[in-house]
Amino acid sequence: MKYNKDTSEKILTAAITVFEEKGFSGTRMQEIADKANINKALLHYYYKSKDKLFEIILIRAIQLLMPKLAMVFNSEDNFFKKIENFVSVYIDILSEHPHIPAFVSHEINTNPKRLLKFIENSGVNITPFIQTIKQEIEKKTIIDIEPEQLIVNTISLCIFPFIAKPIITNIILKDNKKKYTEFIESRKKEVSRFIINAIKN
Amino acid sequence: MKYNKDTSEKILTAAITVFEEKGFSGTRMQEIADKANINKALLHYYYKSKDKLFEIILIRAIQLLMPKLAMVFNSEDNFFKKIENFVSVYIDILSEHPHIPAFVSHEINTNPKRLLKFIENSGVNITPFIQTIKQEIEKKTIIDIEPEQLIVNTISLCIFPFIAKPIITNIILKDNKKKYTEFIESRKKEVSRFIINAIKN
DNA sequence: GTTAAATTTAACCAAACGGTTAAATATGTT
DNA sequence: AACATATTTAACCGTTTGGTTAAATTTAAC
Repeated sequence: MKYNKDTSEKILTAAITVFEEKGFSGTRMQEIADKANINKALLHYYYKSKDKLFEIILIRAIQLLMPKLAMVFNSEDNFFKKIENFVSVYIDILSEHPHIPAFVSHEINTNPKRLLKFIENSGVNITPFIQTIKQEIEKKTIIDIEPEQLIVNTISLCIFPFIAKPIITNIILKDNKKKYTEFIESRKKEVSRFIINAIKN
Repeated sequence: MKYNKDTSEKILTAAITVFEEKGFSGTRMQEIADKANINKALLHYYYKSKDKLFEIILIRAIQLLMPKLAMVFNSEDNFFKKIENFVSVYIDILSEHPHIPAFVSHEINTNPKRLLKFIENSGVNITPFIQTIKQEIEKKTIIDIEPEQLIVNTISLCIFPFIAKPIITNIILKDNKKKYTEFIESRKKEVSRFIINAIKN
């Protein structure tokens, strides 16, 4: 029993596309097979079940995200530089993999326990983030803010604009010449500026 | 052909709960009927189809949100007060109707055109917001920021924490004694403070 | 008690779906 | 050409699902 790596990846790519649009339950395996230009039997040869396929994509998404984010925050940079890098990395990863927010938000509603398990299995540990923020508060670099609120704010500012792409494109940028991709690209600087302005002492 | 208002609302409430958890395609009509303690035939007597039911819920969600938000921004308050009220109203509505983010994010992925149509039909018009922000920039009340970025930031900070509830509860607040509801309640002041600090001149 | 109307029952239907199977075919390697 | 392997075909399966229907039952109002 052998596998062709190209075929394996082609199926994954197709699955990402269809799952992103239709959600898990709304996606048929035949659709994925069509998208990947294979037959359904081969799909089942390569991936045991629909559930398994979805899970593999989800785990990959999480493992794309978490280590890089931790790495940024463990660097020797000063705090504001860390925020800039965190935001930049986060937006870059999401720009390159815009399916991640859709998968995560679907999973949050339908299968929160599974999602939390995968996130925990990814090794994410926010305690160092919290400690760092507390230190900066003590040093008076930043204002007194609950660390968890700052973390939630930062993540919200990075991720939600990807979720809201159609709304941003068609409503918020309706009379603006700027395209969505430019808008997101400029957020790398804009979001970190916003956050730093909000918290600096 | 008559309807009982109580039964009608009972079905809607049940549908909101099941759709929120399972998503549109993952929800069976029999599940909604079970949740509402009725039989499936009555469900179809009251609501023509699964699609129709979902649509009614979605339209209601949007019509809950949009007029109140516009009203806040049309008030005679000063700009920072408007932001405070906007954030407060937004978070209150979402706290009272926590299903809205799940419905909206599902619809963004699976049916963006329909969602945009409903949002537009709600009468939302962000041009006054944009004009107001531009005026405040000219008056030097706030820093030079692209109005659309400020709008996206504000909405992100208000809505994403509702989407991310399980992550906030189980990961971010894991070692924090504060409960999710307290955390969200304190965001009313925290988010507006954050925004105002970020943009004030 | 009578009537009207809301609700339930019980059965049905066609279509769809994830998954399976064995044989046939195509592809790649030697 | 022979062989191994990846892929396809074509059919199948049991289950589930949204939606339907007519008759029976229950409930509410008078």
